[in-house]
Amino acid sequence: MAGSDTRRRILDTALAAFGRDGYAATSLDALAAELGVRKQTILYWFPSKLDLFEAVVDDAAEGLADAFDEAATGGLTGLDQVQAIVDRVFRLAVHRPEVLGLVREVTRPESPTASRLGARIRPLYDRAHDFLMREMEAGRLRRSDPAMLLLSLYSAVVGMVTELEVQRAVGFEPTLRSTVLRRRELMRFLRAALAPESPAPAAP
Amino acid sequence: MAGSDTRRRILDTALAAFGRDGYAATSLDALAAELGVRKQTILYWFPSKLDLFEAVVDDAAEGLADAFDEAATGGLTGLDQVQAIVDRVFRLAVHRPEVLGLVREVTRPESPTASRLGARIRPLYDRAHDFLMREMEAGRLRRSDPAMLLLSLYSAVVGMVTELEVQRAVGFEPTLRSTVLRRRELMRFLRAALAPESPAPAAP
DNA sequence: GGCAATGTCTACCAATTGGTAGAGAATTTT
DNA sequence: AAAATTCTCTACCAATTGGTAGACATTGCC
Repeated sequence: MAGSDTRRRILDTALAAFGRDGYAATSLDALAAELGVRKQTILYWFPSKLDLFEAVVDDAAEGLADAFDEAATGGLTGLDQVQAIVDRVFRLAVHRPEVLGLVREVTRPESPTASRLGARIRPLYDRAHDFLMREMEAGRLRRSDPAMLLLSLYSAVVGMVTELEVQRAVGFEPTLRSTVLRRRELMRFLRAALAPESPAPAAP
Repeated sequence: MAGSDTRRRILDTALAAFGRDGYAATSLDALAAELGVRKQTILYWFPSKLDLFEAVVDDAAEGLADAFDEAATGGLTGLDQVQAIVDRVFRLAVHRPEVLGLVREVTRPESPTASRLGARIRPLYDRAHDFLMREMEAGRLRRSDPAMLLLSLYSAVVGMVTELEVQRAVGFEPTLRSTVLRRRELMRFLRAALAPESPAPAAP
């Protein structure tokens, strides 16, 4: 039973490492050292480094899907629903930046697993797409290309959270306060871009 | 004289490789093979792999600065100037996606050169920041946090161009036409978010 | 207690890595 | 033409990489 705990710990630590340093820069030896275990223990649970990586990707996709589901079960509509989801993803990203680092890693053109995460995320994407379509039809969101809009949302959130180092390099140190402010600014930005031209119909 | 041509070729090929595959996944041997040359030739021009990487980063930053300069010398104001710059960066990114890949690589938290690109980009950032401030004061752009706005612009463009694989995985194959459409959508998105509440004063 | 399964380890290994030493052309300088 | 400089090469090397083989311990089952 201690075994499956080891497996869990390997997945978590590997997610952090792959997300932080990337696949190539993460060695099994280093990973094992961080876990306080031998490399062969990792290879016992996952037959190869690539297998481990794929398991990590699957695991992360699952976590992402859960976050979405959690935010999407409030029965919200229009901007409020968008805000709830962005908020949720933002929170996840702040708490576990490695997840987004992993997304970045896996979306590299040469990545052998680019399609893997894609396939795992696909259902979420479809749901989001349908939702946006519906809300635009209903006049609760400004009309535009939903696919494009999703990409914008994605890159806005990913960019904001993972580019902390850019911000540092450019001169402002991210603090809790600045993070909160940034999220608020993001929301204003989104609302400005998404609000329908005519005032949204008030909820009954 | 043929030598400095070699140096140039190494820089270009290395930029492509680092941007595509990342620093760790790019071996000097592979790079040399791609160049039709021996690894030791690379090490003759650049004393170590890290030195090469830093030279590549400097080179890329220079190219980026040139692109900005080119777009900023038209004497435009407000949304038009923003659009010109975004347009220019977008074009650069489509033609040489490796540059943005490199940016992504260098903004990794663990990157030993995160501050390097930052320092190189800093002047550009300051100029852009000042410009936005000025335009907001003048009422030609919607008032918001310029730093935040720059991050949004950055991540919107970077995200859109470098996440081609995400798009593929999600099911639409990027074509020239779709790229054009995407840029147009990006512009609409930006205009919606940046246009001042009251109509901008018409040019005299 | 014996036994099989599970889990972690030690001991290796072949391949690849970034890097050194220095030979041998080619080109420029004198 | 001789000498010096510039450039690319062959020949190695120590360290690290992902991975294999199998010993050793621990646990649950009969």
